[in-house]
Amino acid sequence: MTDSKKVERGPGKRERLASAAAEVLHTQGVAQTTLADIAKAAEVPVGNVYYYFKTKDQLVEAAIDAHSRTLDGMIAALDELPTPADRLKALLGGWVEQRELTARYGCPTGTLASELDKRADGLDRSIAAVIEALLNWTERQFAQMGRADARELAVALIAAHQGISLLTNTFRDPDLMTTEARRLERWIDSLT
Amino acid sequence: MTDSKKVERGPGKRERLASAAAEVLHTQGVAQTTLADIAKAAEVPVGNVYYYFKTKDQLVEAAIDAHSRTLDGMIAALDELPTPADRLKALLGGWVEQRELTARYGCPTGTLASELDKRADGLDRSIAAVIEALLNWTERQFAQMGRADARELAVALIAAHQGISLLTNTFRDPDLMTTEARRLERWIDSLT
Amino acid sequence: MTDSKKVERGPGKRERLASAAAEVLHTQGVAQTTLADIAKAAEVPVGNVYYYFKTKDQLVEAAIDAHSRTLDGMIAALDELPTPADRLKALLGGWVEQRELTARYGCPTGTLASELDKRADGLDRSIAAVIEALLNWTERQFAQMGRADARELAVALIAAHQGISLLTNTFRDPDLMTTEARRLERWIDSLT
Amino acid sequence: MTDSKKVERGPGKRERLASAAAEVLHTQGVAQTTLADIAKAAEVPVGNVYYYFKTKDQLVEAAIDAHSRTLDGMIAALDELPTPADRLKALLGGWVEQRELTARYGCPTGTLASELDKRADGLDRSIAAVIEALLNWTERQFAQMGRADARELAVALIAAHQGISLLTNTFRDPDLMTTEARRLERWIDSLT
DNA sequence: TATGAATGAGTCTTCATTCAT
DNA sequence: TATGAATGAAGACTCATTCAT
Repeated sequence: MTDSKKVERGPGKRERLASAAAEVLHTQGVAQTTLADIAKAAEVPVGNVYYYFKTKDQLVEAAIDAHSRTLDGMIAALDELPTPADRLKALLGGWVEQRELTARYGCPTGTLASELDKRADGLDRSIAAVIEALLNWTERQFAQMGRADARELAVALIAAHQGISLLTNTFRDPDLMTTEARRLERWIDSLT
Repeated sequence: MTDSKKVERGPGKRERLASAAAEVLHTQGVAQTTLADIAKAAEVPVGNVYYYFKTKDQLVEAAIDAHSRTLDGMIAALDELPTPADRLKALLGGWVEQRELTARYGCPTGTLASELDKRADGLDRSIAAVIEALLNWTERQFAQMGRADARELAVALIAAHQGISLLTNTFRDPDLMTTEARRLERWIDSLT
Repeated sequence: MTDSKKVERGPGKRERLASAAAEVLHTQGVAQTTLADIAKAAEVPVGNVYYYFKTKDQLVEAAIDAHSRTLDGMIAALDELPTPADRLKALLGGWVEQRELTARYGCPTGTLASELDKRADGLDRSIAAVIEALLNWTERQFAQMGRADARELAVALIAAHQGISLLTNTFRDPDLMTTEARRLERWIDSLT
Repeated sequence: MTDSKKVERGPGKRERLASAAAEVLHTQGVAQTTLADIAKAAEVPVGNVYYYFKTKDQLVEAAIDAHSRTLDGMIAALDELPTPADRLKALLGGWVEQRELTARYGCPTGTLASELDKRADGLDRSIAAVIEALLNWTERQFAQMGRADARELAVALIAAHQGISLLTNTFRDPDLMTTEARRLERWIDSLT
């Protein structure tokens, strides 16, 4: 009967580490982030991290998974909306909502992809899978709008987001995101 | 008859280091690249690098400058073309030509921007200036096409490139670049 | 029965490092001493030193503190003596006792002060504080002897020690210390 | 007939290097001074230094010699004075005149001695010889004053100077020098 | 499971000294 | 003699990973 006192443990700790990692990796970048940074953010002693993850890479992997689940949740919410156009526009809305964070740190998905693609470990495939899922969902929306070129449009839309995120971040200017989102909205309307 | 034997030196060496750095930083990423890597690529002993650059950051800066000059040259070539639409399409053509390199390592400008934006040194501002220049040139083309929304279009075009570069790299698929470039070409045509 | 085998650790190690540093810095000088030297003297792997001290300077600071505590102990012992003249003469006695060490390596306090005063870090202020404390104690003794010029006398006495230590060291001649101490003793007697 | 244009050369350069070294070593300390520092101060290209001095140590040795000659000159000037007491007091006067420099950088002789005594090269013997010469001269003055304990007094006086220089430097307080010099003057007067 | 401490390989940087001309 | 450039041997510091308890 005497346990509390400490923060949750067991599997909770594992998840806490993963999401702390996701956040810190986003804000600091993979290369600039040490295990100690993540451990501190998760309020877990450094040595203990290795009980849950055998290597730093495994922790990064878990962070990608955590981020993936976040995206899944977002997509699930979008799926509540009635029409594919609604859903895509709501996606744009989400991007705009995150513009301040993006201006500071870039798109979490994109910056991870960019950094990990330069590394030999399999982590680049993990983040690619996350983007692939998003791409597939987007493609499905365009397909439901009756577009035969759904894949191409999906690629264009996701690319537009990645690109504008990069510029928003580079110039530290959230308005870039807003303007581009508006433009994309008109574009989507024009496709129906 | 006595010309080679030793590699060039003097100011040539400085430039050799800078462009070796530009290339290695592109292919390996800033964080994964050690000074020794660059030195080896330039065939210069590590200690000697410091004769030309006081710190690693200064070398990175020089690499950005070198990359910037490359872009300037490219732009200068484009400026030979008669109409703004020609020039923009030729820009697209350049992107397509580089698709294999992009598929492997991403867009050199974009990956640099992405990595450096997470760092406190002023390097992020240097790469931002490079992108800003490209953006301004693009804006001028759209303006010459009579578009009042030239800036917005320029941002959209450059963003499209950055985004598709990221996807091309993430999925190691050069065709993504080709397809998107074709789409953008049609888009440019539609603006006249 | 199972007490040794491994050297002590935990906080004991931190102190071991600090006093090893104090000793090595005294015998080799700050500039000539590498972290590896100190680590070896303390029987600690180099990398581990950084667990206790973030920089070499912090370790030097700790060494100064350690030395300071040694002096405090010495002063505390002197304070047991009945009269200020006794205490001052006992101080002289201590100097004479250390004459061999001084002939080899100089006065630990003085050589540290001399070396650190040429450096920009705050370390020069730390060692100055140590000397200041000694000066204040000495001044108090002269004051208790009823001297109005106690401060001036204190400065003269401490200066005499520093100066004779330098000569003793320069000429590797411990007798210089003995002779000068005797002279100072007579001088103290003459002040009553 | 076409030579000037450049700063003096030949033996002049050697001396310029030696005295530049003397000054820089005094203000920066031996350990903190690089060959490049000295070369720059002497306005001599680094590579050229090695034409005049085979090693850094030889340059330091030359700096000691230069300093020694400066002291010789000072002593020669003192020798113009009528009585030994005059000469010693003039020596004190010189110390006071230099108090600002001493407060900043310590006594050039003493700081050199202190730093070099920690090194294995023979340089410590060179600086010891310089001090020995000064000691001998001082001893002679006291002898001429009829003191049988001339050597002891000489040691005391030079030690006093070294010690007060250290304190003056440590506390960055030139007044310490002034006060102590006055005290020593009274002391000299009391010896006659 | 938990945790402070330990370890060692790797990286940047400095600098005396040497070399080619 | 003169000089810019070259070289390599340190040295400080970081950090993922491991260990002992």
